[in-house]
Amino acid sequence: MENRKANENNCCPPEDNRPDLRSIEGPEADEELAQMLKALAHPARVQIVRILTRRDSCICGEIVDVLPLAQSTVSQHLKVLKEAGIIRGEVDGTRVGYCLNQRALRRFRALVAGL
Amino acid sequence: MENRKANENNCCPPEDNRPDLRSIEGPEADEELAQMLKALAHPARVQIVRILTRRDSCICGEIVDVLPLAQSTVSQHLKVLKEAGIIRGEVDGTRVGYCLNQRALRRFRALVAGL
DNA sequence: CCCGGCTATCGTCGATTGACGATGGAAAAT
DNA sequence: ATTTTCCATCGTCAATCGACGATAGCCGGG
Repeated sequence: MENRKANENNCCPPEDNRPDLRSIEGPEADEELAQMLKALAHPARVQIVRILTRRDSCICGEIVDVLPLAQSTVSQHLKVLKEAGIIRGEVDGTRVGYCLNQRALRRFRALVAGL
Repeated sequence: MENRKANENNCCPPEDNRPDLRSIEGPEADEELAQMLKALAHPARVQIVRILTRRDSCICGEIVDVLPLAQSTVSQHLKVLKEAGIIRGEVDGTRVGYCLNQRALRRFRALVAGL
């Protein structure tokens, strides 16, 4: 039995859970969608999201250990995901814990579902 | 009233509607997902999919007219989408009609939903 | 048969991506 | 205080992308 709840992240500040009122289509939505697609369009970044899904949160070093890539490369991929709003990072001393931004992921799924 | 049905394409041969038995996760799914994400990760290609969604099918020239891009560029984008299996093209004389591959799109949505 | 419209492909060029090692900086450990 | 650990950033290089014009191929109409 796990002591985590489905709607909580265990490493980052609580999320904004207000509903997303933005439209699912139109020029802005197209741009937004393309941007998120681009951020995810790399096997390593898909894997990172998968890892965070399983672990619920994860420090950077663990991801580096799992992926067959140099530390700097992983850091670069994390940056791409973070800038797209898909993940969030929380500094904890010398470590950095990353977790999914569930709100952004919901938005992404909604945009894809609208295709 | 339209004479088209939601589950039919009006330009391409009938689709294979058998359920997709492939897994939604794992290394192969990651690669497959990253490939589809990459194919869609461009504003012009998102727009093309949107156009095909609205029109149900569309000849190449119409897409060229709508997008602010050269004909050769649009053709290139169509090729990317086609190679990823997201759209299908049917030659009709001197024209080529494109339509969505709903089966592939369903697969894509399922993969994204599994993130 | 040649011509004109429609589409795909080729070649090119600048911009972006993705990989790496090296370096830097901040906090923890000694 | 020094060293160690962890992570981000920088610089570089090859590879890929995305845009375009030019060109080739194909089919239908005249």
